[in-house]
Amino acid sequence: MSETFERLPEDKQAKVLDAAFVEFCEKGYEQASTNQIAKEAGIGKGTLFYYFKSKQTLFHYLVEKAFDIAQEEYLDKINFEETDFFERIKQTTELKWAVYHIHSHALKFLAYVFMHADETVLSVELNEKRKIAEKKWATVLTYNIDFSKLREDIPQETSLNFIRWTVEGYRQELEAQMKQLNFETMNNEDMRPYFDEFYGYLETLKKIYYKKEEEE
Amino acid sequence: MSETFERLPEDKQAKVLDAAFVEFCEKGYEQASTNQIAKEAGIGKGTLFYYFKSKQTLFHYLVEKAFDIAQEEYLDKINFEETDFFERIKQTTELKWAVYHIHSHALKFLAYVFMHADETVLSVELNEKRKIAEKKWATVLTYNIDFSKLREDIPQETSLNFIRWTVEGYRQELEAQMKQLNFETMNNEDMRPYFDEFYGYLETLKKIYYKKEEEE
DNA sequence: TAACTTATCGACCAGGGTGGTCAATTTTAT
DNA sequence: ATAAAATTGACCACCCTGGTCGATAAGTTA
Repeated sequence: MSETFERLPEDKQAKVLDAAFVEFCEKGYEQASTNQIAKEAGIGKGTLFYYFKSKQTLFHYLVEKAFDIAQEEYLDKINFEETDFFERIKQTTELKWAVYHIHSHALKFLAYVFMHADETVLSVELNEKRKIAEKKWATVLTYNIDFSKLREDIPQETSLNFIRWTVEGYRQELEAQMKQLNFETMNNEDMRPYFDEFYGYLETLKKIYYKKEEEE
Repeated sequence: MSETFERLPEDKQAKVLDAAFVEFCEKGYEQASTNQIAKEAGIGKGTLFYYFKSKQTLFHYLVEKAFDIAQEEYLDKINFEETDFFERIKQTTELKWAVYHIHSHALKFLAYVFMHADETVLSVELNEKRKIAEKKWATVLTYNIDFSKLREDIPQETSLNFIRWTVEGYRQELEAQMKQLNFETMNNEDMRPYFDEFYGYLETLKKIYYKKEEEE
């Protein structure tokens, strides 16, 4: 399926995929326009339907592609040997930023699929894939983590939630700020202050939620 | 403007407004369909345009209405005499839940307007109103608050952010859960366990971020 | 070069939805 | 009974939809 499309040079593939990712994210499956996708991708409408025989086929291909990216560029790269909770957070967050910087459209699309999983009609196999991925994502911050370092006067699960919510809240606020500036064109040096702020926050969280040293 | 509409019995007004709130939220201004709004509101399309002379007029009316609801049902009811940070959080959260339960569509619409403020074309006066509201909302958790009770080994602003992010994270997770169940029809008794969980979390946060008593 | 395959295009299709109008009708008030 | 106000949906001209297809263009092979 889509052999012709996959024989294309990668940059041209990416242009089409990105155009489609964006369009489906913004408008949803039904309202998304294949005309708009073709135009944005810089190809004729006939060509789009030559690559993918229908709107649905294209959509399914996108889902598959987005899953693959998340798997290969994110999940597979996590070092699950690291047992320290905050180290894991640091790693996964850095990883997420890196992937986001290159594949932001794909990741936003993936988020859309997960959020609208009930309304988007997926094939049975894709739905299976989705469920498996969902489970895997849930373990990212828990698998092989040493929770014994957490303070004991607060239920472990509560600490975990609080930390997760704090980090996620910071991420969201950062994202909102980034939306103003043009995030895509920022290089690593521009990101430095934000990284540093994040590391500072992590240290503070450690101070809050880990046992005090003198108690160990 | 819209005198005819405002002479309608309130429940009929509400039906029209809710239909419009939902449609604009889901599809955005351009894609929203006046046909769909009329159908969902149970009125003829001609009637809709008899009430509001155009799609834009309707949209502006909605924005105004949503602002008014937020102002009267939420902002005006906050007790700014209360200086304890966590009491303020508790109050505003309870208030938010109460308003949300009655005016969920209006509030979601308001959130939409704030989020897409750059793309939605508002009149100059409405934009002014938006900016003022934005400022007022920002002070909800800071105005006349006694911050001296916060622990001193963490920068005040950091503590504030962490608490805000934690509460907001909990709220979001709750909202996602509620989406599964039918939130609209839940009575106060059904909400009890969630309220209790929330109060428990607040106590924990107090333990974390306030000075230890023996230090006072 | 000629023959053949593969890739690309956009005009075109039938169908449906768009915001908005309006003459006809019903409801309400006098 | 009469006038005024409220309500309706068929209708308008227009735009866009997913998808097709014959006409080219580009690439490959001999």
